[in-house]
Amino acid sequence: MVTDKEIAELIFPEVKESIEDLEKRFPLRNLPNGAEVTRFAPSPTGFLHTGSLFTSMICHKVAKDSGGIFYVRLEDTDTKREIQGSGETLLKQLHLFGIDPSEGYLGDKQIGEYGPYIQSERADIYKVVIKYLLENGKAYPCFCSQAELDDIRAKQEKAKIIPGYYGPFAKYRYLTNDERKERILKGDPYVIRFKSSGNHIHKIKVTDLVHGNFEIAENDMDIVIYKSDGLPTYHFAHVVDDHFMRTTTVIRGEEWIASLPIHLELFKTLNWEAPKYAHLPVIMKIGENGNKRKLSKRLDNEAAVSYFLQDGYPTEALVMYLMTIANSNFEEWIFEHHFEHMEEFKFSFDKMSLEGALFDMGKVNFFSKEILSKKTKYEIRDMALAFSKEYDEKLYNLIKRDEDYFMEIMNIEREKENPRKDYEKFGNLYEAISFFYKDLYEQSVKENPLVFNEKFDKETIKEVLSNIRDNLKLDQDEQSWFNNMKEIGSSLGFAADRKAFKANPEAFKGSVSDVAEMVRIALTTKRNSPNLYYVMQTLKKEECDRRFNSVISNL
RNA sequence: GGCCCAAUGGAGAAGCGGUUUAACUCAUUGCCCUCUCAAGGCAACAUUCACGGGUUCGAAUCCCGUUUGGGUCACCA
Repeated sequence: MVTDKEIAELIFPEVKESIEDLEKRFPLRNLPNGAEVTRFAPSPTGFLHTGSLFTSMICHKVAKDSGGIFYVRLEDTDTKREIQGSGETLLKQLHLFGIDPSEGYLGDKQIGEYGPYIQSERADIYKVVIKYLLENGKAYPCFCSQAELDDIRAKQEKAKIIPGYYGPFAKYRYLTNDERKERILKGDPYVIRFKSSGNHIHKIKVTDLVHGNFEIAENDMDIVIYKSDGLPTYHFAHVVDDHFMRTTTVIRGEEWIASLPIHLELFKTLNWEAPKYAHLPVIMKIGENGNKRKLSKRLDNEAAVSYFLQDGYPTEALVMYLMTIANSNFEEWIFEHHFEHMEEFKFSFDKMSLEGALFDMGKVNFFSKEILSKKTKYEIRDMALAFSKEYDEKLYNLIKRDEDYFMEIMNIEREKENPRKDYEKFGNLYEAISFFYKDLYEQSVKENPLVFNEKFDKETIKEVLSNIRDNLKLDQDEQSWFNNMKEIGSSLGFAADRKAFKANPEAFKGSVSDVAEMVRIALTTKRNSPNLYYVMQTLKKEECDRRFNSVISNL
């Protein structure tokens, strides 16, 4: 009679190592008490998802706050869905958001004593553990074909019983070792399944850092742990990797709660202590049918982190927003700290909401404006350059014409108590500031003739603009300059302040606001612009005169 | 459908049996300030915490049921 050991030897003759050897190869980490080892384990199947950024941010934070270790492990066992190069991209994007692992897969290299950190390179490790399970009758080769599987499922669905490969339905679990040997030697394709000893009637108590304690049915599925392509499945790889990489807290999305019993049974069978678990709520969005659904990369721009990068959002803004979802007390904290040093905030799992939040772009915009308004002109220049170099050639060339001039523009009402907050991203900056540039102003006027208030005829506009031009003094302070404009307005029949005009509209042509609007349109082509005084200071007298003249002669 | 999780305004939420006529933030609306806008200031916006029942002198808070929403049931992670 063929023994379990012989089957194990038949399948993995090349495996000589034992679990004890692995335990020695990956010794317990020497870390201070309370230090957490966390990991972010993405699959290289595309660009970074906003939900993944959320998860990795929390993993990073938990490790950092506790003086522990945050590492990245590449879960590339699904070779069909793998996208070449996406692992590197993922790491680059994490870096842009301030998430830098100190260990593991770093994109271009791997660092650390617990590797390899790429699952496809860990085959020898998985095999040792699977061989052990095989030897001890805790796993078996399964020769079930897809057609057989479909058949089992169909029967189960018809009979309205729990679908899956378990108990009496796990037909290949009852094969004798002699039969197994025969089929293996014959070359029949097979996978290796875990032999569950659980029963779903039994409940197990689980503890989750976010959800607290709850009960869940024991696992009784004979899940696949080793695929026919020679790679492990997620469930098995998670247990093996997090054990040997000595992870203390597994932080992952809520969708994993349902498979927790599988993982726990695996840990128990292997006599390993399970890590702590934190299952994070998923970020949602209202779908077309009016119901909540998971943010989808296919349907929602904001699901891909690259969207925020391409649009020129400061990465801090997204991280700050994500922190408000992560911890309900963060918002109050960051207001108290004037939107600065968010890394000093102490994260805690019990301040996390259990329900998936709806992604709120408006709030991202809010944080973005706050953050940008607090930057110095130098920081703004550097950020704008970094963004435009990659995503906005027109803007990049514009800034590069004269960086000092660009900073002067961006510095209008910036470094003061209540700075202007009109920029939320760099993606539309070109449009917003182009009028400051002579040639772009001219081009704009040529393509879109200036639109003045219809209330005033051309002669009035000409009169106002020429008077302003003739009396334009930019060497005086703001108040004097404004008073000067009021006086000119008054002399031409415009009320010096809005109240006087409102009280007696018949007595005036308009108010000083109308005068300012004519000037603003003439100089900036827009109805709205930053403070006119500073705009004129930036443009300089000569250019203002030139624009006034050109507008007057073209009216 | 089974199992698990959840349920406070348009959104994020505080709240942990009685100082709750429900904090705070975003959004929205109005007013003020103002050369426009962005800001800033001041207001308004849940008579009530999905619904029903119970426990209690007292419930958003505890219990039960219902409903609704989400997750999950692969040789994907």
